[in-house]
Amino acid sequence: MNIETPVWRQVRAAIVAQIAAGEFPPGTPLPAERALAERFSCAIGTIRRATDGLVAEGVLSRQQGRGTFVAQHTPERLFRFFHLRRPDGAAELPRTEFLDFAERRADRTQAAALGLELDAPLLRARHLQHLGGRPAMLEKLWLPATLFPGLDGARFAGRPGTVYDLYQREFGISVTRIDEQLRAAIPPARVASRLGLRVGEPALFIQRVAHAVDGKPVELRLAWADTRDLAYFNSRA
Amino acid sequence: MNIETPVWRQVRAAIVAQIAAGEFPPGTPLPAERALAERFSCAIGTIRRATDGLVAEGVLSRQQGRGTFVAQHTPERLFRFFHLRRPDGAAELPRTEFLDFAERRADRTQAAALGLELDAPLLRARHLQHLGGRPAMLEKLWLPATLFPGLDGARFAGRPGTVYDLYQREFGISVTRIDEQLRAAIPPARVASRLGLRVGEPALFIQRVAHAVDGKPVELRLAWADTRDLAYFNSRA
DNA sequence: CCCAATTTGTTCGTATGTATA
DNA sequence: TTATACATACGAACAAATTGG
Repeated sequence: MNIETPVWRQVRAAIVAQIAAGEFPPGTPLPAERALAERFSCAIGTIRRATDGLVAEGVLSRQQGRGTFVAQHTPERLFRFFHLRRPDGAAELPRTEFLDFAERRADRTQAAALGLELDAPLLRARHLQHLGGRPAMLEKLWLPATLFPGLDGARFAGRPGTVYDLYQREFGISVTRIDEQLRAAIPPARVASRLGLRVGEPALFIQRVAHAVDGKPVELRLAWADTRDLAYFNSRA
Repeated sequence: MNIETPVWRQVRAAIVAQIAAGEFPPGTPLPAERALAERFSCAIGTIRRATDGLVAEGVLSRQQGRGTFVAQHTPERLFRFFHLRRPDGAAELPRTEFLDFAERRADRTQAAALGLELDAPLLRARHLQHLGGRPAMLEKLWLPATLFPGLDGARFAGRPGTVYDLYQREFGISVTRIDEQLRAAIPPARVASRLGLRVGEPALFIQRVAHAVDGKPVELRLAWADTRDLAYFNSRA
């Protein structure tokens, strides 16, 4: 921080911190702009300036006449982070088939990706995403166990919505940013058979780290996607 | 447009139109905020509201004490659209090896992607991108000939900077958005040999449509990337 | 159904600080 | 030093959408 951090940045940081701390669970309204202006002893315009960026990032959602809400992982919001679609670009929700759940310890790579110590306790889950009734993507997830106390296979598999939904509702962790690396490669035989690929057929390998509101990494995900009839969509402005 | 479009949207649209029309070439400053406020008969805050989004998109760049400038395709800006990097994420500028240039006519797919009629005149270029001294990506580009009058192989190959630089400086076309589809596939033998891949080794296939400030498609690009030692980076907030 | 209260959306105008030429 | 331009901040007013009586 500088000697003179702008007020709107201070306010923004304070709001983010409160959301990250779970004081405003997803779906709940923030105090009204006037109330926030009073609490932070600043003008309404400064409050708007502070929240503008969060709205753009999808952390908050403003509705005229209703209020400003902490965003939830609605299906619509999911597509910010789900990039696999049919070539015509039609957005379709994947069906998730749970495979297994286990406790592990972080190896060198996992620890580095998640900002943890070597051998830190991890939770690992595997599942298979289906699109159009066919297997499309095989995913392996690692979570820092300390961030998800009490999470087990039953709760993981029995969740009603998406994975990020679960993180948010049950553990107050809102995924707001993901960093991905993509490669083309030949998947191992076991992966290929899950995806219905012949031996030697390539697939898209995706390595993802998901970050919470405060920027801390909360999930490492490795995935193999069958891109014979699907494509990974990316759009940048 | 609604019956009542907000002033800031009108101002934004007007500025975009003027940039797209080449009235403010890249690198030149926009009129000062006060001047714009007078020209559009509105408050200075409304001007800022109008330009805020354009700054966020990278169309404009504001510098305190200097002015607001129409963005140029600096190397830095290039990385918004160049996603291939070494796994450690180090950003390195590619070296471009020109291959060939030709005049073509749009087939069904190309016409659809570029919003043109069938058989519309196109310009096609091919080049090879090198990273770390090794071939990394083989690209094929198609441009609507009408948008690039007088462009030939010599001018294309002899340009000083990047391709998007050329579009901008010579033809007033600023690429501000790209839509991409990625797939893993086995490249044709000719492509594989260019990239130093053995037969049957997979590569990342990238299909890109680039759009100008006004949203119109201006380039179709098909590329094969060698992702054995490189990865396609994507980050979303 | 209408009304009133609440909340965000838009716009205005002003003042002061800070970076640049 | 001076003038210019953007950055920040304030406060006010009215419009538009929503909600509850």
